[in-house]
Amino acid sequence: MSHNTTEINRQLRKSGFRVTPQRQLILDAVCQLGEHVTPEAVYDHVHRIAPTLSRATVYRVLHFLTEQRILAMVYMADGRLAYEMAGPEPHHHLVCRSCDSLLELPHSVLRSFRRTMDAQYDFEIDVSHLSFFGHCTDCRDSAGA
Amino acid sequence: MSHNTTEINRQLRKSGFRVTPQRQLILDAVCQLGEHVTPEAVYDHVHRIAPTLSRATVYRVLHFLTEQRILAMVYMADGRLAYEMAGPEPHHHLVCRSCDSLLELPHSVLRSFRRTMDAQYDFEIDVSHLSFFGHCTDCRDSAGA
DNA sequence: CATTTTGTTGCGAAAATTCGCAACAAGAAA
DNA sequence: TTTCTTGTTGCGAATTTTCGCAACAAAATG
Repeated sequence: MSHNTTEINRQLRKSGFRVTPQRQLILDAVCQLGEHVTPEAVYDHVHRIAPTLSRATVYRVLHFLTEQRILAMVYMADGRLAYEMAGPEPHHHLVCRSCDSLLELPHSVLRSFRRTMDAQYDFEIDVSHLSFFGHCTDCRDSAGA
Repeated sequence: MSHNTTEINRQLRKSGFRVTPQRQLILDAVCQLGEHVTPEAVYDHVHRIAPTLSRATVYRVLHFLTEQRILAMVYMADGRLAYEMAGPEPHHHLVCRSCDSLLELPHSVLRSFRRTMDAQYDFEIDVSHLSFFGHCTDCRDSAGA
């Protein structure tokens, strides 16, 4: 797996949380399954390995790991939630409502916007992942709706 | 009610959709109930007036009116969806993950960011409503997590 | 006016997500 | 080690949201 397990474990322990087998399994699953992993996909994956692991736990752990900034929530075009690893250098998405295409947005593009929010509102935007919805080059002309 | 019913009705009819009593009731409900209206709140409200109106219809109509840009989807701090009228001048939210507080963000703040996306990526961001998550003044110091 | 077409709803079932609580297990303290 | 405290899980029930399909209703057509 590609995530730094020991580092993450230390981070969790330092905050007083526990590194349970369930949490490790779920984290590994998200890591393996790729970029936009649904709760159901996680459940299917881990349930094969640990049949007693419940759906409730999957939902709880995904939510928990997101709070800890280890995972990031991703809004998909159909409005559903997915998760992915929150890497050290975040990236963002431009999601086209018409063709569902994804454009990657480097984090640098958001720097100035974030600084503005910080300065004007004293609000620190969590930028592990952002999704912007709209219409891409190909669709913006034809999009009558 | 504060929304321009005739204008909206005309817009719907022009697109080949129908203005049904259910749709009017649900729209009125969102309008009356304020800024962050949950599907359940809408259902409670309209169900008193029209007891046969089903939950499925509430969900379908909310989704439909959002597609028509008459309503806007709002992501709340707990991750749940709410709806509100999509006024001509959109506004946005800074949502604090710690205390769940909401800061209103005038649309003007996003103008330059939007222009950049347009120029650099030829992508037209849909700005009927955006939510940014992070930590507010009061919480950003104490937030150890 | 009768007919056809198509958008919309209601219903009940299915699926997805959350909740409450007792049982469990890992650290801390004694 | 034993006890105590507290974070975490599993289970099943409750809640929320979606789905499929037949029935309905409103425009359009003949």
